[in-house]
Amino acid sequence: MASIKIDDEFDSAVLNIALDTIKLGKQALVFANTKKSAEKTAEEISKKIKTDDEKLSLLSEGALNTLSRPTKQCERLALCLKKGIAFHHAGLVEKQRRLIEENFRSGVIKIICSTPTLAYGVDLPAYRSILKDLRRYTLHGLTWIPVLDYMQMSGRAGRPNYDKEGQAIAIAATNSEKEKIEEKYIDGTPEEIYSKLAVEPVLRTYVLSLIAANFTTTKKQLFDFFDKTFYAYQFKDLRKLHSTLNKVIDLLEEWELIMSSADDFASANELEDEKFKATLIGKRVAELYIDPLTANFIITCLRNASDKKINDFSFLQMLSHTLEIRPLLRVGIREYDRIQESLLEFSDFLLENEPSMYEPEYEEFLNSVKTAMMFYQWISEQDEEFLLEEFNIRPGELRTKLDIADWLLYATEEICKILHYQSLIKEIIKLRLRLKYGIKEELLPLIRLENIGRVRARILFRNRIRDIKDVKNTDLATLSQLLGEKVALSVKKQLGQEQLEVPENKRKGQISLRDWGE
DNA sequence: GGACGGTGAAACTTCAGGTTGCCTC
DNA sequence: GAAGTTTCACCGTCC
Repeated sequence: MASIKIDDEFDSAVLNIALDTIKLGKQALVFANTKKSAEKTAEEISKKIKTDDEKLSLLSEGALNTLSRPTKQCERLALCLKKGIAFHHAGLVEKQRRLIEENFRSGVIKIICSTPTLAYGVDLPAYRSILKDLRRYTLHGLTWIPVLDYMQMSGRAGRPNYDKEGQAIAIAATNSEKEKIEEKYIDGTPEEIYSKLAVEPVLRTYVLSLIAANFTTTKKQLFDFFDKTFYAYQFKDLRKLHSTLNKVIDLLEEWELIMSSADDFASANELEDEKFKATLIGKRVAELYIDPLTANFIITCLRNASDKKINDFSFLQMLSHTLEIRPLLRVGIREYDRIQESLLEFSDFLLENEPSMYEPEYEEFLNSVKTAMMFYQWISEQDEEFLLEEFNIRPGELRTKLDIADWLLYATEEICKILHYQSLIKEIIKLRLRLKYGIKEELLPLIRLENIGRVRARILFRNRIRDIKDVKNTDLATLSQLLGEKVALSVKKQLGQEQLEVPENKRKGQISLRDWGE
């Protein structure tokens, strides 16, 4: 291992190495422990850089104005980008991430400070890979990360077509840490790869799909199939595997997602020959690829919905309590009372039975309530900055959650169809749209128009243009003042009212969307 | 004497990421 | 474990 000499101008090693990399005219990825740490490191580096580049200013502007109103996160990113530095993690919106990745590839951005996102998903090699901290917080406290993770991150060093070499640098705070790192990571061997198949949620899903696809119809076939999997090969404890499978089958039967076929009743004495087939709903659940446990939970909630008062919160809390939506927003100690208080307001509308305060699952339940409240604020037209402050959820994380929520609601819609809950379907479709756009119900007619989202729809509504008919009756000039000429024209065109341009004298005094806030 | 404001130390909190489905005029 | 945030005691100033 060749040793390299780097100026230690500042007392932060990461900072020194990053600046040295830039001096060499190369690029580096810095891997941090947490999102906060990634952001802070990027900020620190950017503060030491003096540059004033046209390209970077443009890039910075682009990142700043990705959302309808910039959040603190956007502002922070924009400041870093001005200096050719970026941070990158799941809290960023897709568009910002793409912007950063592309500009790093083209060499405009010199340093990206990221959480492990970049080590896995995207292919972004750099001359140097700087690993700021090889420990990570887990349930067991601060622990050393797996060797495989270390390899993923350090493996980003060296760009095959550009550099002859690459450098992966792990930072050690003390001498004993240095020894530990050498022993565990540099000289060590990666962990065995363990099959995740045996985790019950995965097993549930697989067993149901195998049966639904008629791939395996008897217990014997199922056992045979799983006996040949990597999991079975690894653990060799087939009895335990079979007992877990039996448990899963029993549950699926109890949930009425599968049933043993009656026509084969005679031979069913032979337990292992018992034949199974998926029920109608079981088939659909398998196609939708949701966890059977979630499917059962949704079905139970829908049954309760028929003799209960329901509102938007009912469904939001339902989907906030599924495995798929996790991780949930956590209720902090300080918020505990506040969340409980607002729960009182909604508890009549819950579709599931509220657990008692003294049961262990109460905490998770309360988390689901907080998550549901976050969704509720979103469809009450609170923006990303509000949600960031109030719920500590970043724009990127919000988008991911909204996506999953939409998928779950789609699945709920499909389950409703099979169970003939026609009246609920309408509500669910409305809720899906409201989640997608982040709007109150009153804006639903307007967002059907292309180029009209939550912001523009609200502007129209505030100006007494409340549905398609109103839009049709509004002249192009007025519409242009509210939406801008291009959007107004496009809207009119969608309504079959084509007009070529706005009269010249009305063009002045156009109200920009940004100035229209309250 | 009391209200207020600034300060710093101590106590407390929080902490990565991501795959699935379907489509819509 | 470490960084960021909140809480709280303490002190000085002003009215």
